[in-house]
Amino acid sequence: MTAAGRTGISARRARRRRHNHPVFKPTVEDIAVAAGVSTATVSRVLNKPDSVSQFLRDKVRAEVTRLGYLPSGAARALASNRSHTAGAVIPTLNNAIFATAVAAFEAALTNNGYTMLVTVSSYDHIHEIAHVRRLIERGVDALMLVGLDHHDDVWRLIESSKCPAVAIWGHQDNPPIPCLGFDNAAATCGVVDHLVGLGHRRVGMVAGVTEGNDRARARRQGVEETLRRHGLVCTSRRFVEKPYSHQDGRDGLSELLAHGEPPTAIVCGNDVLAMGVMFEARDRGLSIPGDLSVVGFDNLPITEHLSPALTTIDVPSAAIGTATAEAILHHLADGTPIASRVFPAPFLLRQTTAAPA
Amino acid sequence: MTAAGRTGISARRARRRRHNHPVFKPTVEDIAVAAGVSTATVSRVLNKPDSVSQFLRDKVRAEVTRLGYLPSGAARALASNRSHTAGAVIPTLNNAIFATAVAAFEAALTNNGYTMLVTVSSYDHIHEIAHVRRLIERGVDALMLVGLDHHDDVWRLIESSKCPAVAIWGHQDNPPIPCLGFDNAAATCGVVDHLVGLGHRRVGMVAGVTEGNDRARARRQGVEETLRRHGLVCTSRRFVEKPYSHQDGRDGLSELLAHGEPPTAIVCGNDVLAMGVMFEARDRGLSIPGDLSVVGFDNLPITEHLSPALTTIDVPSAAIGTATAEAILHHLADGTPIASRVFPAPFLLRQTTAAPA
DNA sequence: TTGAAAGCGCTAACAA
DNA sequence: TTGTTAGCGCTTTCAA
Repeated sequence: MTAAGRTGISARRARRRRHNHPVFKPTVEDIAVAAGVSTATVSRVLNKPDSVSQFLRDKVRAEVTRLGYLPSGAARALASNRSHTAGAVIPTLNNAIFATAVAAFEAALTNNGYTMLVTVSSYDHIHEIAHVRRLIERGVDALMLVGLDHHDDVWRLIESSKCPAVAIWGHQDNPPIPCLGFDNAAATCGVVDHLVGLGHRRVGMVAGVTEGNDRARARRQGVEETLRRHGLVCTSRRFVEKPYSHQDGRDGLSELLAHGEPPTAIVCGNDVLAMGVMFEARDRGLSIPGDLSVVGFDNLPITEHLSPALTTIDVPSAAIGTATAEAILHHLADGTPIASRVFPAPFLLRQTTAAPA
Repeated sequence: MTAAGRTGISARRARRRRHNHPVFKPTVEDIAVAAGVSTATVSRVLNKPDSVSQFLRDKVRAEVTRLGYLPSGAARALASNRSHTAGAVIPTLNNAIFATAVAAFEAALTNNGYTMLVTVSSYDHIHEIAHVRRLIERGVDALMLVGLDHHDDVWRLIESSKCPAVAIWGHQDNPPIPCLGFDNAAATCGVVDHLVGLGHRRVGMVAGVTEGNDRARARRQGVEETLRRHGLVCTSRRFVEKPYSHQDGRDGLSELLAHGEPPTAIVCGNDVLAMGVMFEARDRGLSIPGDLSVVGFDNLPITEHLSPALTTIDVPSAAIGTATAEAILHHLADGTPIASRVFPAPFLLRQTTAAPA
């Protein structure tokens, strides 16, 4: 170590000591001085300990704990161009199924030294642009989005920043970014096949809002196409779209029932809407599945406890969250490309469907 | 601008262009050169636009959009010692009530230019230490924790980093850090008063796990103390503690019913356990509230739709999340101290309680 | 109002 | 294996 170097360091520390007296936060330099090594060695002990001799490693580590050293993520990120954070942009946290996916995503990240930044888009494509921009500015090493319906600016931002991004929940051939999800359309397709097989000819749907939501759209299309394939009526009055609340489900049923020739079976865009339908049916004295068959989507934990237990589609939310994190982590570790993946979303036959009366 | 300065800048840009060819990410320097101003001016336009002349401001802004400039959060944070991020450490995201609070917290942060980092502690105090450390390393400007039960190391970390922290959900006199929550004990206290007023003498509880969880503990203590105050039996066999699932609620009821002189009313640590109790009662042919009174805690959206509708405590989760973010934001903006606050958690009398048979 | 320049704390070539 | 040193991209005095 040169005399100049030493002087520089002392000067710095002295200054810091004087200025920031209230909080003394040791830096690599402080550790280096205390352990009698260079800052490079301290950095090595922190990042690739195997490249440092046992002796110095222990010495440095001792000083790290003695001084309560905490590396500065900002400095680290700036110097290494890696923040060890990943971002998630989700439509809402008030949907248990997304919360579960996010939780699984976070768990896998945390286990690997990464931290998750999350922002909620509220299904608003315009706001989402700002969210994505902000996450990229924050330097996230990767991004998780929901679905493939996004504003052009979002794609541009991802493209120009070269930030690895993956879309979850959906499925599509040749997606612009890797996709880890399931086939929403195929799922509701199977539901309708089941219903028709039971003898239903008048099938309705309380769908989620499909505008700007490719998952909801796919679920609705699955129902429509299958109905047509079976040669059944598929008019718009058999379809209502509703946001995400139990009351919306109730309203949905009320509207469907308002027309002549009401449906004998109702496919729902998600379990919350399905439960709303069940509640409304109950209050109207309609028995399920006797008077009305109902099918949900998501397999929320509560649905199996309902009476009758809700027939639904099991969405592998935790598996998707975990797999997404792992794919990202691999990619970041050694460049492994992130591969799209289609998860099974099995039909769970329970007690809310039966042959029409 | 000196010739030396210009040369330095050109040299840098040229180097960057050559090296990172695949991704060209403009920096303040690029903007400065393009707009014919200094980097200081670019920085000013970005951070305190009013201190720059209209002319230069427009010029810089034009270049910013033209070149698609995104500031580097890491560099910003390193230079300014402010990351414009806040951290949240929560026990779980799979509890709708926490998810709601986190969502509200995030919304308020995002509206003010901040980004949220979240980690899930899984109710593990040891893991929580690492999570808090990591968030502080990431440079969060503030921290939100749940409750006041934390490992000493967590307090030490907060203390030595001087990172502003606030605890939510609980309530305590002279807390070590500001507390935005409600009186958990007072709430269950009111519940027991109600039940006793109805004539119940044998009151049981399916509590959440109280170990390391001050909220669950307060709720249990509220029940125990009130029972004693009324001179009623309060033995341990009237209390079971369970994790957070419907099945746990079912198991809780089964255990309570297994003893002679089973309770005629059951107070639950949360709505999920309460619903589990209701499901189990239904399957056993017990009518609610005829044979058994049940009270929950949280006021999950679904509870009002159940039949009978669940009597519960309304937890102001969104209000807490929002208020916490706002308090933090104020503090960060102008040093306003963060004040503890007790929110009302009103008793919601619905249909699951009645006089004992 | 604007610019020059010194860092913020760390990593990563490059040298030794 | 270890040290030297030049930045990473920005903010922020200090001068002008």
